[in-house]
This record gives sequence, structure tokens and C-alpha cells, in this order.
Amino acid sequence: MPEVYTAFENEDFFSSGYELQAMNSRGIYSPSSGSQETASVSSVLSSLHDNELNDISVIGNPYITILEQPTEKFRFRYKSEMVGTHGSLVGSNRKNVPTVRLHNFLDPAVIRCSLVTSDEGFPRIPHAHKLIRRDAGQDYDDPHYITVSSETEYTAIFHGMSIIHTAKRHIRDELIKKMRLEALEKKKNTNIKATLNSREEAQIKVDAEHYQKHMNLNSVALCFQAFVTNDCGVMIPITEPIYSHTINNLKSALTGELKICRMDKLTSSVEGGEEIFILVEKVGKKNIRIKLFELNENGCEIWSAYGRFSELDVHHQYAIVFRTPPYKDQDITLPKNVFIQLERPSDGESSDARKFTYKPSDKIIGRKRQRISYSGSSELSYISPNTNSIGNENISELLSNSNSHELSKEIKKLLSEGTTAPVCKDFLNDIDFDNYFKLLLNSEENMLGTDGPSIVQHQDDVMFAKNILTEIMQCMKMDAKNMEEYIQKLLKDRSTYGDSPLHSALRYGQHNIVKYLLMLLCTNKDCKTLINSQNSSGKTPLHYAVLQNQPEITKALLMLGADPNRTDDHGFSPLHVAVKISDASACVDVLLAEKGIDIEAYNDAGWTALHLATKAGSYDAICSLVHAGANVNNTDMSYGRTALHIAVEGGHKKIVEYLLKKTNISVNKRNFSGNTALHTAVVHTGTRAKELCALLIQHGADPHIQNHNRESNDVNKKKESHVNVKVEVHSEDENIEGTIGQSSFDLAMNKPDILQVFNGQFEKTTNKMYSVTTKLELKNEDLQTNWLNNEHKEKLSILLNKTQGWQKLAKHLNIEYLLQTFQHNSISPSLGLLNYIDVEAILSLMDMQTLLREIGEEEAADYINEISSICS
DNA sequence: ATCGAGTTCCC
DNA sequence: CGGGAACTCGA
Repeated sequence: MPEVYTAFENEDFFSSGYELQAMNSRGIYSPSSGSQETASVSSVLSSLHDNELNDISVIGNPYITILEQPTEKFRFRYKSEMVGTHGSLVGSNRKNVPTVRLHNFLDPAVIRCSLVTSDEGFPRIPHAHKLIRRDAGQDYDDPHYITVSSETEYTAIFHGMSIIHTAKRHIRDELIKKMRLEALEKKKNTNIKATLNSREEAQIKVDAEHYQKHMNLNSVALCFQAFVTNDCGVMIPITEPIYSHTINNLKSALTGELKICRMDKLTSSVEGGEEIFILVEKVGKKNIRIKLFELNENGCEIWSAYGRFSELDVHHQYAIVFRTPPYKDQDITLPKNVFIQLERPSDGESSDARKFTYKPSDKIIGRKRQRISYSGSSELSYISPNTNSIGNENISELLSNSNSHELSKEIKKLLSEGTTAPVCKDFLNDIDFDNYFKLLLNSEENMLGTDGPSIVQHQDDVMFAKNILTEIMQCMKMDAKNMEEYIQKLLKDRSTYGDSPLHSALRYGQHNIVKYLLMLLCTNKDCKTLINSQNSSGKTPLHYAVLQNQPEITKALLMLGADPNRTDDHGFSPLHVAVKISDASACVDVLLAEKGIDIEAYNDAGWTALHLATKAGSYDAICSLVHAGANVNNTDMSYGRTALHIAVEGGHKKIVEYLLKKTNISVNKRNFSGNTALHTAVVHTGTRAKELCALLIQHGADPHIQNHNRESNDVNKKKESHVNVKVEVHSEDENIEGTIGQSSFDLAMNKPDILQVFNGQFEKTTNKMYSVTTKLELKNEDLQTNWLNNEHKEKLSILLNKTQGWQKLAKHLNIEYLLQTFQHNSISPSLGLLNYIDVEAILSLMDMQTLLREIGEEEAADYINEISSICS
């Protein structure tokens, strides 16, 4: 087609469509003229008597601007859904409908709207979907034509359109239909009588075939083009086509709206790694990310990170279980508000952002923190500001300068001078004060916490305990009337997170302040209550003492009546907390020494201390727990695992070894999924899989125990029957439970090194257990007990691979259902088969030799003959 | 055969 | 309308 009309693609005109509309509102009328030639002439002429403002816009070729884009999201409907009304394609502003205007043209023309592919940068082709237009209860297929003229200000308004999702099976036909029409129209522009020749028809079919597979069915665009009809009734385009932006299918996981529906919790520790369950609208598991980000005051993103999860953590397109990433700043002392949103890599779409909060770590002091140098003075300067009510310079000085012995004497004196209420006399009598104070004073640290605040703005928080203590001292010195009451009030004061002074001092590692607070507390009538007070996350001072790995303080707290079994909001007792910290074994021991501690207690997730310790790999804690009498065969309530499962899962070889060697843990215990520790070891992805398997096998793990994992193929069907036969034979083998599932052995099928471990063990010990399982009688004792070693197996497998004899062998052994397994999974199919025969003790070497001869594998048979003669 | 994802239909 | 679920299809 000759390029008579060139595009007018000035960006300015595109973006200034609205201004143009205003300027042209008067409209231009010119008497109709027949041909295109005169059309452009008349447009030039008319520009002469148009006002100056319009000059720029009227000179040039006709073009179309889009006054109103269609919405970006629209639900594509199937034909069958088109009963009744479902709303039509509206404009991007949600009110109007798609609208375009023809410029630089003075005759009536028609504007066509059709549906095309949306891939920008690629040639637009007709889309397989339909764009229907409903008018007065009638539906019309695309394309749609609207006549424009000066009366309508050359504006075409496309009402009542909707997009019909062509069914997959009709895509090709629909494409062919549209592509034929397009090709025909093109040809007719030059020759009215033109038809498509068979070569063109064929080409269209080929193209349609191709597009059918690759067309994006969830995105379309509208195509607008203006035409005039010539004398022969042929549509002659007078503008280049212009395309709307993309319209995406609202119902698809690929382009649908991303939405966070619900979240399990909205907070995480700065350390990250916390598991969160999030319910979402339909997503594709391969095409979704969870982004956490922070904005500054100006709304600029200043931090972002992605939640950690795998495809397997996306449940049925509607839920995701992910772990939070660590926050950039581990040292925050106040909650940090950030945002969380879903992000779709394929098109960069994202959901609305939800608020999310990072909480400061409980172990703030556990880490090395950068110390900010305070100008000129000691930390003393931090004490004074908050003292408008009480002039306490003396006390401050006392606190900071006096050696601790002096001060403790001071306190002790105060305490013994009868300031204590009679109620606690009994309690005080019970306490071994000498020991207690020795414990507390057995420290050479300075009075003030060794750690200053890392960030100045949080000094109030950090100084909370110190300020309270200062006030108390002040109060004592002044011997005020309501002193006791006042002190009581001070001790009960709370700071951020509901911290009592004791919590706060512990949280910030101000160990000396802790000690002084404890001295004060021990004489207080509400001592027990105060000691056991819980902050807003339910933690007691004991939790923090343990988190800070302070065995002495832990002990002191216990002496003062701290309840070792009080749990935090997640059901964690101090023991639960302690065993998770690998170097806090001293605290574990202190706790375990406490009578009344419940070592089998479960946290809210259904884990005992032993499970938590195992998960964390805290070897010492495990030993302590076992010594303290923890039941090693106790299972967690969420997965039914013993510590052995958990240890294997975590690859903690040393712990596995300990459990197996030093405890009476049951090696073959199955978890809720029916898996034994050996199953877990076999599928272990780390480098230790083999060692772990060996260890378990050594301690009697049975690789034939099956889990509850029912596979879903023919292979398994057959295997079931196979297994059932086996079970019958070994009916004395207690409780294989007749279940249908995978054994450790099954799981190891494609792991030759692990099979070796299994084999090695059977060569030595298991012939008794798995003897005489086949119809074939075993004749040669030697060959029965000594099967092929690995080297022999490899050599033999080379022979059998060469001739494909392994397939025949498998068939004759009635295990052809495993052919595929061997074929696909083994490095060498024959080796897989041989290992299988070996482990399952299907037949003796002698029989093997016979069988090989029967099936014509002379070379292999000879080889066996050769090695067996060497052996004997 | 079975499962998850995608498609189609129904209310 | 939007939500939901039944159906279908490909791995």
C-alpha cells in the first residue's frame, strides 16, 4: 500500500489532547468533497480561515489522539458470561469511556476501533479476543466504526464495549478469520477485486498457528484508525493506526490485581528470619515477590529487601509462607515502621503497601555496638537532664564514682535500718543474704553499665532504669514520708514495651544497675510480683537475664522467686529461650538446677526445650537437658518429630551422634508424615547426607519403613503390590503398618552414594533379616553372603549398559516397573538395578549368573563366574 | 491416575 | 458486578 498518509507522531500533540479539545471546540466544517486528494487540499485551505491559535494544529496530515484511554484493568469475560450486564470498558479515570479525536481533517470520516496485541515494540497484530459493543440490547462484533465530522467535533466515543475472552480452542480460528480480513483489506486498497491467493492463505494459517501459542491472552490494546470510504466502497485509511495503552485481564494470576488479604502478624524482629503467613489474591508461584521497604519523610524509598520463600512456600496461588529479611539497622531501639507489598516481576506490578513493623532485637547488648564518643564528659551527663524534680547530683556522683562495695554497704545499711515493711520480714529471713550479696557483688565492673546508648535519640529509653534508680536513691537519702510508697511506684514504672526498670536495665545490658535493683527488690514487699512482671511481649526479667547470657543474674532472680516456667507471648519459657542460644549453657544449667522447672513444657508452636535446642544446634544444652532427664522420645506437636529428626534435618552430626550413642532415643520413630530420621537424612541436601545415613544405619535405622507419601503413578501401584508381598513374607517384622508409601530406600534410589551406605550395612548384618525372599533357591552359601562389591558392580554395570541387558534382567525379575526409575535417575541404569537387587536381596550371585545366561548376557555371566571363582 | 494451574461457567 | 467453584488440560 502506498504510504500516502504519514503519521503525525509529535509527542506534544499526544499529551496535549485535552488542550486541543478546548481549542477546537468551535469545530470546523467544510463541505464534503469526494476524494482524498481534495480532502488534504481542503484541510490546507480551511486552515487559512481558521483562527491563529489553531494554525499549528491544523497544518499537516490527519492524525488521531486519544482523549480518554481505556482502563488498565478489566475483567475479560467468556462468551458464556455475556448474559446480563457486566459493565463495559470505561476510561482510565473510571468515569468516561474510551474516546479519540481525529485532527487535521475536514470531511466526515469513520474511526475504527479494533482489538490488537499489546506487546509494545512488536508489530501489532489482531488479537484473538473479541471486542464487542452492546448497543440497545444488541451485541456487535468488532471492528467498530464511528462516523466523525465537525458536528461531533471529530470525536468518537466508544460506549458499551467489553472484551470477550476467546476460548483456547477457538483462538486459532479466530486469528485466521481476523488476519484474513486484514490482509484482504490491505489488498483491496490497491485493487478492489483482489482476493487472497492460496499462498497467502497458507501463510496466514502458519502465522495463526504460531501466534496461537504465543499470544498473550491476558493483555490487549485498542487500535484506532480513521478511514474514508472511496467511490468503490473501499475503506481507505487516512491516518496511521494509534494504540491505546495495555488493558490487562483482571481475572488472571498473570495480570490480575495483587492484594494482600491477611497476614499472620505484622511485626518482626530486626534480625529477620521470622516466619509469616500471608494470604493473597491469586498469584503465580514463580512470579511473585514480597517486598519490604522503608520510606523517608519525602516518600522516597530508603531501604528495601525481599521476604525469603521458595515456590514450595506458595500454597495454591493464595497463600505464602515467608521469612522476613533482616532490617538494615540491627541496633534500633524503637520500633521501625516500614511497608510490605507484593511485587510481580513479570510486569513490575505491585499491591498496595501495608504497614509493617520491625521491633528492636531482644539481644541488643549481645552484639558489639559502635560507641559514639560523647563530647568531653562521662555518661554522667545523661543522668542529669531528666532530673528537674529532684536535684540528685550527689546521688549521681555516688552512683558513678563510688566503688560498688561502698554503695552496696550503703544500701544494705538502708535496708537493715528497718525501712522494710513487716510483711517481707519472713521472706527476708528465708533468703541467704550473705550468699545472695556475694553473688551480686562478685563483679569487678563499674557501677554504670558498660554500654552506652548507640544513638543519642534513644537515651531516654536507655537511661530509664538508671534514672529510676537515681530517684530511688535520692528518695532514700531524703527519708521522705511516703518513701516506701514512692519507691514502690518507681519500681513499677514502665518504659517502652512495658519494661519495668529491671527489664530495661537487663535489656540494655546494664548489669550493675540490675544488681542494685535486685538488692532493692529483695527487700520489697512485692518482690515476687515485681520479679515476675511481664513486659508487653510477655517476657519476664528472667527471659532477659537468659537472653543476655547472665547466669549469675539468672540465679539471683530465681533466688528471689522468679518463676522459671512463666512464658512469654509465644509460650517460650526462659528455658526455651536459653537453649536456643548456643553459648548460654551456663544459664541452661542454672535453670535446670531449679526445682519445679518443667523441662518438657511446650511452647506455643508445640516444641519442647529439647527440640528447640536441637534445632538451634546447642550441643551443650542438649546434654544438660538429657542429664536433667528430658525425654528424648518426646515429639514436637507440629510435625511429630523427635529430636533425632530435627538434628538430622539441621545436619547437626555431633548431636545426632550424641543422641544415638548416649540416649535411648528410638531411631525408627516416625513423624506425622510417617518419615523416620533416616528418610530425613536421605533427602538431606547438605553434604552430610551420607554420613548421617551411615550413622543412623549403624544404630539400627530401618530403610524399609515407609512414610505416608503416596505417589501417584503406575510405578507405585506396582510397587505397592511388590511391597505387600514383601510384608507378608516378613510378617514377623513388627509393625511396618502395612502403609503405602516411600521407604528411605525408595528415596535413595537416585543417590548411589547413599545406596552404598545401605548396601554396606546389609552385607554385614542384615542377611538374617532379609533372607530367602525369592522363589529362587539360594545354593551357594558364599555367594549368598558375599554379593558383588562396588567395584564389581561398576564393571558389571558397564557390560549391562552396553548391551541394554539390564532391561531384560529387570523384566525377568518382575521389576520392570522400575525401568524408568533406573533409566532416569541413576547415573548408570545398570548400577541402579544392581544396587536394587543387592539391597532387596532379590537373588544370589549364582542365580544371577544363571539368569544372565538365560537372557543371553553371556559376557556378564562370564564376568560373574570369573569373580565368584576368585572369591571362593 | 493425579495434581496444580488455567479455563469456563454459575450465581 | 465480583466471588467462587466446577471443569479441563498438561505435566
